[in-house]
Amino acid sequence: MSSTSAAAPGRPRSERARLAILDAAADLLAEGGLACATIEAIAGRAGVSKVTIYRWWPSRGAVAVDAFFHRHEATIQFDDTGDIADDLVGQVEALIAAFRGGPGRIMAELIGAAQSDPSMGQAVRDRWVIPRRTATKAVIKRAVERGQLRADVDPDVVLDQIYGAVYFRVMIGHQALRKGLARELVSNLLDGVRA
Amino acid sequence: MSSTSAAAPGRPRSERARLAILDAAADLLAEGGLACATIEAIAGRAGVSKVTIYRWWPSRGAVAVDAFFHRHEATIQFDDTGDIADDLVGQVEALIAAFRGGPGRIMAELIGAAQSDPSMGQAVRDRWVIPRRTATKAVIKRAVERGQLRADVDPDVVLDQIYGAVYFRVMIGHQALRKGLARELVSNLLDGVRA
Amino acid sequence: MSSTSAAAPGRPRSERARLAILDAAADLLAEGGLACATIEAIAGRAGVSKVTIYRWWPSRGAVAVDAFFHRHEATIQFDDTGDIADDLVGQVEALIAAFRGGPGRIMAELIGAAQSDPSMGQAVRDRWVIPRRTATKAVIKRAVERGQLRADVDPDVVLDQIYGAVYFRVMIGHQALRKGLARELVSNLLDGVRA
Amino acid sequence: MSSTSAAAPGRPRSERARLAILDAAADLLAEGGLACATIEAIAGRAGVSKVTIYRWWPSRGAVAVDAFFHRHEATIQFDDTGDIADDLVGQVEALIAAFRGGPGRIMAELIGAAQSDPSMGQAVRDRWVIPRRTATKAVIKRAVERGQLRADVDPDVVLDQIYGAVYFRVMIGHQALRKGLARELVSNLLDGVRA
DNA sequence: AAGTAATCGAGACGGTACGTCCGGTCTTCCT
DNA sequence: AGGAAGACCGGACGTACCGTCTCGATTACTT
Repeated sequence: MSSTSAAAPGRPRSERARLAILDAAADLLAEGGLACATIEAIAGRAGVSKVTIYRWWPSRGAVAVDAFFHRHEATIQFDDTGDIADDLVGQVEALIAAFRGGPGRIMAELIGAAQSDPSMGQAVRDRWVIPRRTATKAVIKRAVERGQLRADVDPDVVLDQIYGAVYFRVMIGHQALRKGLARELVSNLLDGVRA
Repeated sequence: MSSTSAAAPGRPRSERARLAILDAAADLLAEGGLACATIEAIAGRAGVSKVTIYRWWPSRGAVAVDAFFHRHEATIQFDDTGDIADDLVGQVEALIAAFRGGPGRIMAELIGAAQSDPSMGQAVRDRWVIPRRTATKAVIKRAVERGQLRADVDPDVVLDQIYGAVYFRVMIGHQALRKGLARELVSNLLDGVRA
Repeated sequence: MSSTSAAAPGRPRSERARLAILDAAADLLAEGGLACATIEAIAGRAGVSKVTIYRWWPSRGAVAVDAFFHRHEATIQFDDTGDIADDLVGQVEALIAAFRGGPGRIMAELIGAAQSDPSMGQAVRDRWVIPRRTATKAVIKRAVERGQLRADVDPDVVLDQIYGAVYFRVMIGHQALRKGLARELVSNLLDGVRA
Repeated sequence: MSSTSAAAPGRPRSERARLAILDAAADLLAEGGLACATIEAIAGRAGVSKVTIYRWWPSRGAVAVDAFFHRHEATIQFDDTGDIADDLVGQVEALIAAFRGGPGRIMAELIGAAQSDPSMGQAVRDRWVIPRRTATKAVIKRAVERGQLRADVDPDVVLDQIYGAVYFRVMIGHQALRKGLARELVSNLLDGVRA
């Protein structure tokens, strides 16, 4: 007697259309960035009417975010080897590797567009940032329990000082994501930069 | 025979129009964000024709960046007291204070839009990020010379791990710019978070 | 074993739905004219699905015509007093009275829409124009038999020269349906306008 | 110092676009009737943007009327031979001839659509009906002056009883515009149908 | 003083995309 | 088999801005 067992009246949502929309949007995103992923282009390529898109997504940004994560979602993984530094470095290097390719550019455009579209911000947070931070934060907390990190440090701030720096470089473009950056970020923060 | 002494033929550029455009754009930006600062709205409010805007700026984003910085530029100041930690904290606190108000939201929108408009990225770097970084980097280098910071540390990375964290919070919105954040950012990095 | 006695298999047509549709359509017609009587609005107000409407009517215009006549059909009446002139004047006055109110506007819209929708034209002819003409034509023929009208005159043309003039004024709007018009139309045609 | 000598500021209206729009609309009207003359189709065929149409016409109906009359306007002519009957018959026959072809169908659609679009009604009256009636009314008045018609007859009613009958047949479609109709209409009204 | 050249205002223009409406068709389950 | 619900595709709507264009008018420097 769960609420899901009660079949909704009327024609059910077309899974075919849903996937066609996400695929079309992801393709357009990959080909020409967010600017090419217009509602009309998505609808045209997916063989779907615009109304069908508007029925299920509030804005084109929301479709784009959904499409992007639908295609790139299976990649949270974290090896907790017990060495907090190595673990963090590995994680950051994976992020940097992803950001060097096309998806990095798209990700930056999505976060960029989210500045003017709250529904995109919500989607980015819920579907990308928060899941990753939650996983990493758990590792940090275990390191605290093991006595590797100070207990009075706010794990959120730690994450921001490592990952924020990467996103900052991507979005401002003042410095490249050069080789060795991941290790520098981690060791600077763990050991401090004071002489 | 300097290039500036040779008066160009024809009617000279109207300074009145230039200022009216920048003022109108800054007002619109403050009122409704980047979305409201359309070329047509700027032209209409400034009492200027669209062509006059296009003659001097490449895109509406470029006008917006110019207008924003024209209004908020007089604020780089850096007291080099000799205590690197206090100096950095003061600087970061000033940035956070600015980001808490309306200008923070606009700044985020400008950086956001820059993800799809290279000319805006250029403008943001040249007129905002780089001047501030240059000033701060000089302070860091003096601290290195004074032996307060390690010489093998990349100052750019140091800056990213402090300032990048602030921008990250503003643009993702996953955490607030809470009280005490500035000092935590600086002390974490200077002293390290290892137990 | 006539065709009507053989009950059709399956669920019989819902009379409730039929009346709800006609009522809803007539209401919408009265409230906002033909433009408001969309299939969706009719279905919504009648608490009926669109398919149910499409199953029984070919187009929204056909529903509208049907609904209009369903509400206004009980009004053919003709007193054959023996004086052809008075009888015609009475009839025309009744038509003009009807056309002065809301139904006149709707009637005009229906005939108007019929210009682009043959099924509406058919409905207007079959359910409105022809029944009335048939009744009036019979009166004319009796007048011919009584020797009041010339036998070589085409009754259809006579009707068009009286009723057509009224419809013309309604649809073009160049002249009002003023008082006294009915008698003028009849006497002009009966007695001629030649000096 | 006439008002027209003062050149308006800004780019002047493009005569090329105006004619392209009218031509495209008239072509579409001739090919597929009013239903085909959508704003998008007109704009597409004319090589013009939709906005340019909306800037100068209030509705697609208004464009259609304008286009129709732009193409068929040069045809008011009236021979006043002194014999009012023959003159009227000739005139009505010309109208019937026109209504038998494609333009008749289009005209009917335009009048039909005007029932739901006041701006079209206005245009039909101003550009088609009233000019023709004015010309014909003058002939009738001269016939009154010559003593051929009764002076107490309303010329507007006379016109309606002849022309209205023709429009009525076209719009209702209950009877054809058969041969000889013009003369019957005129002689019926001039001489009366009473025995 | 006339000529040249660039600017400015106004606003029309072609174009792209928007978000919405409605028409007809379909799919599902219920009666 | 009919019916209610409602998702679906298609086509057109009217609007917003974009970036370009044509005007006439203005404002300097150059002959």
